[in-house]
Amino acid sequence: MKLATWNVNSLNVRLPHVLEWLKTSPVDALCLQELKLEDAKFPLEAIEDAGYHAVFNGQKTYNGVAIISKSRPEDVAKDMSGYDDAQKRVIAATINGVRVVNVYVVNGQSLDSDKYQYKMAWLAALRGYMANTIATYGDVALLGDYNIAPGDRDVHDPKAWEGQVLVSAPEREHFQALIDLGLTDSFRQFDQAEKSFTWWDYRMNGFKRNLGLRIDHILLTKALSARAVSSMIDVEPRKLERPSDHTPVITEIEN
DNA sequence: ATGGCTCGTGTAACGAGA
Repeated sequence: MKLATWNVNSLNVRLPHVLEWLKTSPVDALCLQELKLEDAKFPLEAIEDAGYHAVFNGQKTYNGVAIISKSRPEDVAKDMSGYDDAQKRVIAATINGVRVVNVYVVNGQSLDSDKYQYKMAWLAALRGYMANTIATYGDVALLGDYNIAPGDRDVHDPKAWEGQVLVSAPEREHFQALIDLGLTDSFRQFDQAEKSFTWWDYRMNGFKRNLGLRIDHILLTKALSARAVSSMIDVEPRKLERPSDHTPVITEIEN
């Protein structure tokens, strides 16, 4: 099965890109982040007309996550149970026997921001939520926009970014804490080109100059990672008119 | 130089993103 994640930065604007991408890159589950629309405005018909199911957890203007899947999603859960959060950043469902967890991790803005404190607390909650999820379901895939570049090779200019939000040591420790639950960064299971990124700033011709970060990830529990056969970043959607600033990541798992 | 684009809101200019 193929699992993918894509921060679309407004599903209103990006719906044509998503539908076109699904045609050329059919996947079993596509996790979307930053829908920026409330559930009543989710384009369910268009996605169903394309032959997919969708479950979603949206809010107006900010955040919002969805799972689009070929087979019917089972046991859908929104938000992290036990963690009170007004922001819609989590949705999970079981698809073909795999527990798919889709997260839009807090950005954090800057290390001296209240939002960074929120990010730290949120990531601590995610660790607990994932520990429970793994204990309950076994085979778990954690996909999403983590807003963390795990290592310096995931940053176009590590010196320029040193200590900044998205790369700071406390954020990387939170990423490692997820790995320590028994998860594997599926992208790094395979040989990859140097300077492989999933996000580029809209400004300063960031994409053309490949001034990017790898902050979107697909983590797999051990048995799933043992079945992974490929993982890749698809930069093509970033070349379109009015692209998202993020681009999809896909991991394939053999049955 | 703390900007640079893009989005939603709402119909000007600002907050947020990363």
